[in-house]
Amino acid sequence: MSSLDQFFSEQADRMSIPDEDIDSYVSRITSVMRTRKPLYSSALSQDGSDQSSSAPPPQESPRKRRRIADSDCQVQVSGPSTSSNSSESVQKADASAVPAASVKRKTPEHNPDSRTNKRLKADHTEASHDGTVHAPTGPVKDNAKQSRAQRSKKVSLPSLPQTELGLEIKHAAGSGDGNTRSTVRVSSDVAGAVTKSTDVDAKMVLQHAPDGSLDTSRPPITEHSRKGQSQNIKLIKTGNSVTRVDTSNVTTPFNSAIPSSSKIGAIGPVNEESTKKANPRTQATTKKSSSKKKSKEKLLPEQYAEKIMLAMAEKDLSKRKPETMYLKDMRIFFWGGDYSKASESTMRKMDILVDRGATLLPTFQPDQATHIVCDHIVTKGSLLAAINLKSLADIPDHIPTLKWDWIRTRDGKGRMARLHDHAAFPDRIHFESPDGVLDLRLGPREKKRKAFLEAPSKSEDNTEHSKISEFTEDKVARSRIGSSLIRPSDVVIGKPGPSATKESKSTSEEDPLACFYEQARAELAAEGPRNVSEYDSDTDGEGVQGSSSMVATKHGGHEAVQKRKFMYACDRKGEQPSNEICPNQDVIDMLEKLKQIHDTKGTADDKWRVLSYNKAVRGLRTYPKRIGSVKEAMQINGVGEKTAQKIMEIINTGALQRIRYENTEDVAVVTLFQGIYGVGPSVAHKWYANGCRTLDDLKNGKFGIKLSTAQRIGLKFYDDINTRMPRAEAKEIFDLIKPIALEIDPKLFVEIMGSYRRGKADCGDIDIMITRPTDDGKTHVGVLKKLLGRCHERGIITEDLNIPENWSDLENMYRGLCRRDENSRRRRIDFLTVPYVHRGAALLYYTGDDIFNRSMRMKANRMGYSLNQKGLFANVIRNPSDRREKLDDGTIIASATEEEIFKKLG
DNA sequence: TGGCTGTACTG
DNA sequence: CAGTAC
DNA sequence: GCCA
Repeated sequence: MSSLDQFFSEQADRMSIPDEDIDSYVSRITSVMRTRKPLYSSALSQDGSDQSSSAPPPQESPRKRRRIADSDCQVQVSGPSTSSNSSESVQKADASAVPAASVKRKTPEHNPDSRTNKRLKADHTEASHDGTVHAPTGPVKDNAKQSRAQRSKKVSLPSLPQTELGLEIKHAAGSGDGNTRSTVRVSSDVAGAVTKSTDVDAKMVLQHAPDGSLDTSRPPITEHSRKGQSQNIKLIKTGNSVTRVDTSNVTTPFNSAIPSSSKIGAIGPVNEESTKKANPRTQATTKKSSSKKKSKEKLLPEQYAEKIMLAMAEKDLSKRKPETMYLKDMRIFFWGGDYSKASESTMRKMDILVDRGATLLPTFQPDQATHIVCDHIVTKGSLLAAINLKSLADIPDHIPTLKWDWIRTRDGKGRMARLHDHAAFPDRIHFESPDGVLDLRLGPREKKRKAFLEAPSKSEDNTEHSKISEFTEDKVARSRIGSSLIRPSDVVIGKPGPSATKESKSTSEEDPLACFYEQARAELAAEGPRNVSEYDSDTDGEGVQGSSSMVATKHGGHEAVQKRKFMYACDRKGEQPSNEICPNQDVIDMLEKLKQIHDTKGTADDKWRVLSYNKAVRGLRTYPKRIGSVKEAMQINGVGEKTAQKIMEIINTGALQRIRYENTEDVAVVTLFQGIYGVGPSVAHKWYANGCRTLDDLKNGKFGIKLSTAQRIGLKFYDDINTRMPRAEAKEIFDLIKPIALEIDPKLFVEIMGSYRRGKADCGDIDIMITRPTDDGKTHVGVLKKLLGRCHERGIITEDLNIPENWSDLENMYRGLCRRDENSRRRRIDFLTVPYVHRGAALLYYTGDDIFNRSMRMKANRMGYSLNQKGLFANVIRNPSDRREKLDDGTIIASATEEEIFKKLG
């Protein structure tokens, strides 16, 4: 128990932390802890970064003017000719620039092309200071053939990571109904204290072994059914402590492609023995972790929660200022997404909750909890597993599910932000009514479904559309992020007032365009080439609009105005096709997770697997009933034998062994890193192999990590970028920008695309297309640059991620960050300029979604056409040996309007 | 067994 | 050119 | 991993 004592004294220190900014607290602590133990923690919020700069990343020298922001992310869009006024944007040179010695510049002639003048290159630290920086990562990727060949002789896996957990949970097999119960025991004195201090149900008992770890035995693999009602303590996942598992299918871990000498500090699936000697750092790590085995570090999240609640109970709270205890009346279940052991991040966050006076519930108990707070990397499925419920709708209505950042929202007066702005999941959002009572606007699925089916129809097949919309959930969740793992949406549906119940039906009913897309998409998804004559009837409404007649005047021309209004009719109609209704939701969640695991591997093979899983999931979503057999599963479009078997495993056992096995630290960390804009599998793995585990590692340039400019920004605004915005905010920002554009040239054609145009209730980014009729001989050339300059001046656009190659092209592409106002989050924004004649194809393409695009293009191909964002081409001659090589671009047959293209494609 | 959308920017 | 993003 |  001496470790406990130690813990208490440390805890006392923590508790005396002044009521400072929570994130800097987390950041500070984490970075301190970091030196002791290379555990990963989840993202730190952007504002916490600045203090912990023990080793600041290499900074470019101040005299170098950069287009892309320095660490302060203030940007100059300036070109010599325009927007010189934008140079007033502050560009703080970071005084803490790295010692010059460690910075070597790339020789300019290395990149002699025209871009040299425009793009100021980031300095490259060819850092050789510890030799790790540029360690080649080995054959990260083979060509397809080779890897295919390798695939057949499956590389044997590194030995499974032994659980380092000092404790596991003792499961008592439940009765034959499939219920499994687990009990955690604690020595009685502790249990008593816990109960006393936390009101935790006394049924919970933990049993500590003498060294502080817990007595364990393996649970039966059969796993929990989720039916279990909650009188007892919930099951506890034992994470990656895995027993033998069928590994025949397991993809070779990515880092097996990395020379072992560079597997610095790899803790996960790497065989420790083999690397122990390789490198002093590894040795240190190994030693540390083994010496820690005994100490308090290896705790389940809930055990940590208990500990700190215990510690808290012993503290004299009377001297605490009450206003620092602003969570006082809350009984919070916090879920950090870590099953096996509490990560640094989780522990720190739990500390904060307790420190602020919350009662932290070690396990979720519906009758106890007042709030559920999720770390932002948490998926719906993960939370549901943690609280042992089947669906979000099973959570009692009075308990809001919130994102961690809600905790930080206390203002000067101690008021917290509104719950609905920080909902952890888009399908479960609480609004507070004036009397302070929680109001779950997005009610249980039953309600939704009803509203759905009873919705009055505008056209005879409207019901059909509704159904479609319900299923065609935008597949936005970038696969690499793994739909929700890092991307809990922050959604506000509609207006809190009148539209409480109807969000799911609006698009189909009232936005023909969205309807059109849904229909087209669903159809393409379902059948590929098939008679699509409905398109015509459906398109009629706006199909009349021809390119020639569309003369843009000051306000876009008469017809254009009509069309605008027409399309904007979808404004404010929050629409989120609910995918909750699917009877196979649990299967989908699992497959998504598996997909995400493959996505972190980053090999070509896995890339295609990801594609397949996407297709399978899409098929599953539209499948109306619970799947009963492998055969049945295989009927579903996109589901083959392998997936079908997995589906049945999920249905029968509630889990996938594959996931248990592969869900290791590297997956979690790589997933975390891949959430950074500009970081894909390759870079993420490189960093992991170099020893990075947390975002702070990256921020501080540990392990010789260098960030590209875009990555630096992506890291700084990690949370913002990975949070979707309410539809209304997208509109507000667009309404801010459009007038600025028209100010520059009133004849511009400015359109918002992307998920907004598709009628989504929440948007991941804002896509704006700019073009201009050429009938008076002028074009939109130069507009984008001017526009960006003005947006920068007004603080709408705050950072540039990448800028067009050539401002004088008719076709330009810009990516950056913007915000509605000073108090808003950063949002991703894209601008695209296209030749006027291509606007239809461009609109089509950028309105997406990607599934839709793929199908469209595939269809075009089959019909002998070629479709891209410029238009639909006929007579494309392709190289017979390599179909991708076009020998002849063919003739453009459609491009100006979407309808034109649709008609040609049938 | 080969293909799986097609393009642009970064470094 | 590889990697990333859309 | 699925499909033609």
